[in-house]
Amino acid sequence: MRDAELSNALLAWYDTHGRTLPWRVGPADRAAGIRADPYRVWLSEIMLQQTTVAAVREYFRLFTERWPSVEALAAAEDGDVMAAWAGLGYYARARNLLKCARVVASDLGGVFPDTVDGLRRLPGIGPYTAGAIAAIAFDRPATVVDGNVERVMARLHAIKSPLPAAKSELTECAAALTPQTRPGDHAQAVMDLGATICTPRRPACGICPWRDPCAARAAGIADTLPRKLPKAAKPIRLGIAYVARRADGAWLLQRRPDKGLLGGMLGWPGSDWGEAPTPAPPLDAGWRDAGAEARHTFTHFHLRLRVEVAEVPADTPPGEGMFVAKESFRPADLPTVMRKVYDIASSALLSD
DNA sequence: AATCCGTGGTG
DNA sequence: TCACCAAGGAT
Repeated sequence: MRDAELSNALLAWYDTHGRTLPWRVGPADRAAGIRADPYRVWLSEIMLQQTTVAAVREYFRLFTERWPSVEALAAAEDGDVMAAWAGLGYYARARNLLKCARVVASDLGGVFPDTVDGLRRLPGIGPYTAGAIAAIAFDRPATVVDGNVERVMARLHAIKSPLPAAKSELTECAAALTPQTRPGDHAQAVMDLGATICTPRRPACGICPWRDPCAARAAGIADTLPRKLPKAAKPIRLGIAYVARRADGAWLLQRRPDKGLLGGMLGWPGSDWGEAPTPAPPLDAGWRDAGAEARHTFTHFHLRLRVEVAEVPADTPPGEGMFVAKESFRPADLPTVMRKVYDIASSALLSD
């Protein structure tokens, strides 16, 4: 089957079976020539980096409700955006989201670039996201390669060499398939195929629009592709978190530095995280063990945090941190590991 | 080029 | 319980 036929078959499938998503334009509007809002496409694509649709849905709804335009987002307070992003992970995305919004609002008149090269220059926008926005929002014939596309291409052509080395070959396959007509729908169609039919485990080959031309299906190896190099084992790191509650109910928190793990997010003061962490209480107090440890797994290590708690007088100075008033403190504003620490600490403090 | 950076679901 | 995985980018 020629590339053009493959693309046509996929588009026909997409017109019937493509997913309805909050940041997408539906088939009826699409037929009427209505295009997606570049701001919403950009926002969704940033949120979807290494993140599932299910996890993104509610965040996308909250963000677009609170900040309906790139100008509104650009005018937001850093802390508000970081708090709104809390729980979604990869917090550099949120920092770059704000940077990008401010560049677009201030330097580009609130208008997103409509080319891959223009988009690629913006913070937080790499090869995938630039192609996705160019294709989806502006119908540019960009080649879009994400994890779904890699998997679909590896199976369609039965490419057995493992990722990440196979990336360039998979990109060439995807480029050859990209049509000049409806490239935005094509890009979304390949990703939908990967998300709903050509899934990592137990692909539904029987109902796939590409079941006949698929080389991996013919060879009976679809569910073994793409091959990937084994990943390094995750080491275990230890640490201590300190949760101080002032007599008036305020909590002692710190803003983490912009660089590195959980950069820019709120967190509890604590020790370093390693094999033998050095205790580092943020202030003198009657610290006591909360009786449970917070366990959390990051991308490249497991963490076990011992939790220590203290009740401190109303006139306690905040030291390196800041006391956040009871009324303005929301556990949901914290990254997940810090929220786990809060859950343990609060039950220990309240059970006295 | 290899490493760093989150999280929640899944089998 | 645990390894693997999901719409990557920055350095």
